Amino acid sequence: MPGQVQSIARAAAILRLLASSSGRLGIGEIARSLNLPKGTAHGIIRTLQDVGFVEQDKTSGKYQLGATLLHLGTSYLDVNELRSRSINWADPLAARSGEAVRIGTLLDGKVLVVHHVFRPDDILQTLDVGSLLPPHATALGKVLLAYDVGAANAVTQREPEPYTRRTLVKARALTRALSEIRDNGWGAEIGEMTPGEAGIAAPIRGYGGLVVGAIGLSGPVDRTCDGSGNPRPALVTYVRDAARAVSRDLGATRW
Amino acid sequence: MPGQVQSIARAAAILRLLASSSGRLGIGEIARSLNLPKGTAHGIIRTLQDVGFVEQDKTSGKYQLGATLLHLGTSYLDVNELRSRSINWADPLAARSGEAVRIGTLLDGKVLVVHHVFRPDDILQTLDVGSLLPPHATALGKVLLAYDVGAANAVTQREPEPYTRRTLVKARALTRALSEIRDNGWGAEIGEMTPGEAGIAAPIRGYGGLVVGAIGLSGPVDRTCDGSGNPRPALVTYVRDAARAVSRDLGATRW
DNA sequence: CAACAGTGTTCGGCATTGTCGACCGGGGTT
DNA sequence: AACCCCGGTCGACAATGCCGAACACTGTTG
Repeated sequence: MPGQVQSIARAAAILRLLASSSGRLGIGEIARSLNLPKGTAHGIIRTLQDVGFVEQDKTSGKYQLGATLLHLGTSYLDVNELRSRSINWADPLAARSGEAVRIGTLLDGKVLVVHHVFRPDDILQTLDVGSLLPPHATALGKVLLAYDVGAANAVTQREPEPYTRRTLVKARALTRALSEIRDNGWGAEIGEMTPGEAGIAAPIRGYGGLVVGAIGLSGPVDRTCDGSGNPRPALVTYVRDAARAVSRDLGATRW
Repeated sequence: MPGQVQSIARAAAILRLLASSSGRLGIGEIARSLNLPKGTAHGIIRTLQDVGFVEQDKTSGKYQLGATLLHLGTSYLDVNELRSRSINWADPLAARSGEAVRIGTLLDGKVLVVHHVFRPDDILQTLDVGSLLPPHATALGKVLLAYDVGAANAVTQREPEPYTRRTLVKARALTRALSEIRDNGWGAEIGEMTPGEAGIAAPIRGYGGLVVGAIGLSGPVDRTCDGSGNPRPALVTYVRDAARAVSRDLGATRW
């Protein structure tokens, strides 16, 4: 594959940088971070500003992401197969289980949330479509890792961040959990991200049987798990049924 | 202001094109639409693909927007002043009024929705943060146009699309409505976008008193309007109060 | 079955293009 | 008032990416 277009790659790097470091950035900081001459960085940013991908704060002169990106990002949702197919099944799952439902896919080794249905009884929740979740501490993430050896290796390579006392950080514990998920066909997370919260997820397969995403629910431990601390079998069945239904919609015939 | 970086501007045009024509596009179609040689378009798209801004459908070879854009887009929301300041006031407004609340700003002469609170009693609504609404047929849009002469002129220039029988399409009717909004300090829309639905909105002012956005609610006519077909005064007050509160948060002292 | 009309992709020469570093102008701070 | 850092500008040089033709492939058509 021949080389990339330099300026576009640089522009993308700038956008990524602006996204990661939340808040505004000056042109000097940007140029320094990416080892670019100030003039060059300025030229790129000027263009990005003209097309609306970045905006400049009048008073401080610093730059931030632009509104056009928001529109482009949500336009992606309209096209996304995984999301459009799964919407029809996410609502019933949320209704049957009474918990919040999320659908995610792997992006750069993290979990990108492409759909989110609020828990039916509570409307004051923040929508996190578009946000990135840690793969090792969420049910969605562990399921996705279980079927993507490359990403799994990348995560186990260096010890991931512990969120709670129960977060799996050791490579052995994690690989073991992933293997278990492959055997069962579903995965769970209990208090590994937030104490008292648990999640259950199952893989979504696309055409050819390849895992392209995961669907799962999450809620308080005392509602999602039974007395012995295991995920409620009924909820597991709901989740697996939903995953299977979406997979069928996506054309995963061999299943 | 010196010229733009050609390749970046072209890349942005491609992304815009992919966003507007929902669905996948072949490289030939893209090149033709933008009057680019096929080879050039391919080079740009290849790099866009490398950075994750576009994805290629393996079977058909066609291109679509990529997942990275979704993340960038939502990252924008975290930075956006208007949104972060208004969230605290949108929820109470939705609770007090019992209707769905949206906050929008002008982007390319259309209304970009930056925040959306569902109607409290109904959870099965589609979230439309990031989508673009027609400016001439929504309460949010008309308020924004009322305080942006440039955008208003652009809209009245050529007759906009009529959605219902009540949609204002004539330039005279529209400019008159905008002038009325300026006099009142708030605006409404009754069945101009969807029959039986109405909306009420008020401008949000930023630092220096400049209008930077609008906040409004929308719901069925029989709930949002009184017997004589006018917006319920109580709801109008709620909306204006919310708009004022957000404006104060944004630093619009002179108010 | 072969010619065709599409597709996405590659390649190399030419010159357009964007990069680069030094140079402005202005706000803060010291 | 000297300084430092900011964002922005300019122009010369050459590296860069553009361009058009050629390629490999698929599905369709005569």
